Parts: sequence; structure tokens; C-alpha cells
Amino acid sequence: MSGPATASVTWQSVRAEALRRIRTREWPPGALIPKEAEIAEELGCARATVNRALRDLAEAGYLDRRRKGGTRVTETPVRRAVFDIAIIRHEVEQSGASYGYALLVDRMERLPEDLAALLDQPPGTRWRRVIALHSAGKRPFCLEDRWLNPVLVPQKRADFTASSANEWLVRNVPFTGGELSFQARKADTALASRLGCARGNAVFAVERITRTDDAAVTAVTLTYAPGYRLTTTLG
Amino acid sequence: MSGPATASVTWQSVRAEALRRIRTREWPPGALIPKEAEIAEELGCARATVNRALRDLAEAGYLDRRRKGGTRVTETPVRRAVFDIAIIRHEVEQSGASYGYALLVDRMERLPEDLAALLDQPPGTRWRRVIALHSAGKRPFCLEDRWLNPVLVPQKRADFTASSANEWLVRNVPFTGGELSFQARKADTALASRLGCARGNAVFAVERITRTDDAAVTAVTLTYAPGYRLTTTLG
DNA sequence: TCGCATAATAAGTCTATACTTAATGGGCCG
DNA sequence: CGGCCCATTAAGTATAGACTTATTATGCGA
Repeated sequence: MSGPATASVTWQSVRAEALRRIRTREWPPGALIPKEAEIAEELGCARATVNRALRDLAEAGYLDRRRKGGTRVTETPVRRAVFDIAIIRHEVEQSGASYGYALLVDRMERLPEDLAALLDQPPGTRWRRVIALHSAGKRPFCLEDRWLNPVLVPQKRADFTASSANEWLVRNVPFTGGELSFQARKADTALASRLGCARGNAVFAVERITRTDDAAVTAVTLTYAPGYRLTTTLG
Repeated sequence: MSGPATASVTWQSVRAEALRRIRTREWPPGALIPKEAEIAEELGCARATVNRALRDLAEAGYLDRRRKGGTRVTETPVRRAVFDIAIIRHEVEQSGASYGYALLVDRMERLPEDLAALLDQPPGTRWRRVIALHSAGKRPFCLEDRWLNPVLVPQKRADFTASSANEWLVRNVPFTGGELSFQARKADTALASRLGCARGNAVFAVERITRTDDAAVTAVTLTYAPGYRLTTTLG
């Protein structure tokens, strides 16, 4: 009823072969490639196997697939960079340094107007504001300036004196979406003194807003000490 | 989608249900969840459908799966941010501005020692160096400072006076790997004049090395004018 | 000739089944 | 008691077949 038990063509091998054809331009950019059934017959496997392989290549940005339209090689493959958003403690520990944490501010404050708008909060809303410093060895590593939705993260339930809001949130408030942005900033006097660097230094800043289905959970700005690099591998 | 006539349970619906259970802590962090066959029976679908759903959640970082070990909920879900590495022209055009391009330098130069090491080239190797400015409207947008492997990108074959190396490479040299890093830098005099900003301004810099299986293809530093933000959505 | 209904098509998906592979844990032997 | 081998287990994968759905092409009528 089924084919030979051993000779199976794996979806990885189909993927590899398809990628080879793309790289060698046997299937040039923009070209329509044979349909699944044809490739399956050619390589001697089931259509589902080809489907798995081509779907994977499509996810990776090498192919564009459309029902009825067939599959074509992407004209200009969009490369994706993937960053893992780690817990800062892990990031520090992974670099070999010992991790330090200090809570600097934890109080209720009125949201700045622009931020309130981004968070879908009426102007003047008071949220919990937490500022903390993460350090690597004796050096400041990253300043965390965070606003928290007090409904979801009341002061009595979450205490950030010993460990950061970062970790508490990861474990306690699953989020469903948000935005992330990176930018370069000049350190002002306050920031420079907290990060232990000269005023005017260029620092790397990450802004992140996190939401659940219903409401915004938190908005945070992470400002890293000068010299920080965010690195990843292209696959 | 959830048609009554077509009673089939889709893998998306299984995924959604599993995610719901993770979010509601019905399956708390660290817990072992039922095995595929059990879930399949419970939801009334084939095991392959459950497999597809759980595999997807594992890829997204919600689950850890191991043969024989079963599937458990990730203790601290690692969130991933995905950035599309666009062609700079597209990035500018998408913002609504008109794109401008100017080639500033194109000559053979000796690789700096540290870069040569990164690129697996013997010290003193001469590569093609290209410097170009991308602009949005009348404003400088991004300075591209690039080194190219002259074997793969000889000057006679690739002319960058009219369009950038960026686009030529995407279309002509498929790459298989590389590294990417982001950082904040202070603009020195040369950079400031080219980007049309004040000296000492904080600028966002992207460094990228691109390789084929055999050899390094190119190393590039993209320095964006002050105010640039790299943004993405968290899913 | 234009516009719309319809047929054709290729990918998307579900199912049932069977086999493979990586771990795990227990039992046997030294 | 310790270590190794093997049975067991749960995920991983392959397959054939059938059905769904988005999209394109076509042909008919106004």
C-alpha cells in the first residue's frame, strides 16, 4: 500500500534542493516554479512533503505562494533579523559579569500626554512609574524607565525592590502584542549620571509598549550604557 | 471559518485553544501538557493537526517540545522581535519622501586589520570600498560605508553610480549567512558633515557582514541621520 | 466592449496510518 | 551499588486521498 519504507525523501531534503535551485538561478528571481504535484513526482515524494518544504521557504522569505497563482521566487528576498528579547539579568549573566539591580523610583505619576495617547489612556491618567538600574559587575549596564498599568500591576501585588519589573511581567502578565523601537540618543545630565558616563554620550535606547487584548500593560524605555551593541546572526 | 457543515477542526483553532490555555494558566508555565494524541481526541481532530498547532507554538517560543519527553509550557517565554531588512530606497519611499542617491567613493583600499580578521582575509588584502549617501527629499537619510569582496563584485561588473550596492547585491549575490549589529554612535566631523547634522550628535548605526558558503561578500556600516528609529511590532 | 458569473486551478488543509527517532527509565548483570 | 542495554514512549515525519478556498481565466450576455 505504501512505498518502500526506507527511501523516504524528507521535507528538509526537498527544502535544500529547492533552495539550491533558487541560489543557482535554476529558478531565477521572479520565476514561477513547478507546482507542488510536479515537484513531488519529480523528487519521488508526497505532495504534503513538498508543501512543508515550500511553506518553510516561503516563511523564510525566499518564495511567494498564492492559491491558484502558484509559487514564485521572491524578486528581492526580504531578509529578516530576529532578536530574542531576553530578561536583562540573563543578558548580563551571559556576558559573564555579575548582575546587579537597584530600584530607584516607584511611585504613581501622571502619564505624559503623548504617552497617554499611545497607551489609549485618557489624558491625566496616573500610572505606576518605576525606574531601576541594571548593572554588570560594578558598571551601570542599563537604565529601565517604566510605566505600568496600575490595574494590572498594583503596587501591593508586585514588589520590585529585589528583582525587576521585567522579570515579574514576563512571569505574570502574558501579553499579546505591542511595539518595539530602537534609536540612538544623546545622554542628558540625569541619564549620564545614572549610567555613569559623560553628558552628551551616544546611548542606545529601546522603547517598548506591551499590550494584552484589552489594554496596555506597560511602556518602557531601556537605555544602555555607551558601547552597547545589539547583535544577531543572519540565517 | 467555523462553519457547521465543515465540522473540521483547523490547526489554527487548535493553536488558539492551546494558547488560551497557556494564557489562562490552565497550563501554567513549566507544566507538562497532554500528549498530542490526547489533545487530538479531546478536540476531535487528527494528531497531525495538533502537531501542526503545537509545532507552531513551539516555534513562537510558547512551548518546549522533546521527543519522548512530551511538551511543556516555556518557563519564561522568550519574545522575539523580527525586523525586515529592507532595501534603503524602499524604506525611504515608504515614508512618502522622494529617494535620492549619490555615490561618494568607489575605489580599491586596504582592509583595516580588525575588519580583515572578521572577514577571514589575510591582513593587507585590498577590497573594493564604496561610500554612498541615501537621502529622503533634500535631507540626508543614511550614509552607507561598504567593503566589497572584489572577486564576487568586480568594479567592471557592478556599477554603483546610479543605484546602490545594496540593491545590486540583493539581486545578484545570494548570501547564506552573516552577522548584524545595532549600536549608537557619536557623529564625528566627517560623518556629521555628510549627514548634515551637528558634530557630536547621536546617530544610529547598523553593521552588517554578509557571507556565502565560501567567503565573505560584503561588510557595511549604515549610519542613519539623527532621529531615525527602527520600529517593529510584537506579535 | 465591458462586466459579471462560472469554471478551472494550485495551494491550503484534514485525516488515518505507519514508521522513525530521541529520550527515558527500568531491569539485568557484573 | 554502578553501569550498560533495551523496551517504552512521545514527538517527528512521510503518505495517499479527499476536500476547501483563493484567485485567475474564460466565456457569455448586455
